Amino acid sequence: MPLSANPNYQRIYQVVRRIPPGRVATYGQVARLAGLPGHARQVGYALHALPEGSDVPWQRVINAQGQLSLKRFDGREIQRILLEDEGVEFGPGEKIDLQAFGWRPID
DNA sequence: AAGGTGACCAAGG
DNA sequence: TCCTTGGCCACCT
Repeated sequence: MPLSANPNYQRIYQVVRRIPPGRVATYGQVARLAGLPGHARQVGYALHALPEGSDVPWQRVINAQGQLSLKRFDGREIQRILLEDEGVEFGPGEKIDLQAFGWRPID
């Protein structure tokens, strides 16, 4: 049984699928919306366990400081390209303005 | 099976 | 603004 089949992970994926293109959400925010408040780290695990080519827009999840949290440099590069292609802009310090690009699930 | 690790976070200095 | 600390807890040795 793949880790990505974990019920909690599935709930997390469902939330991430609702983030529209060109917007981003934080790990903590996704955890809250998935009914797992305070479990931001688990969101990171869930995305890490994602199989290649899934329909989950993992690139739209960033940390609460507005920065990319992937450890590997090449992973961050890929995420940055994907987000820029959607219109998300990076400011000084490789930071995304959450006021401008943060997802507000009021839609 | 006990201890380390990490795609986190909020608060302080 | 940048760095450290403590809390967090599932996952992996």
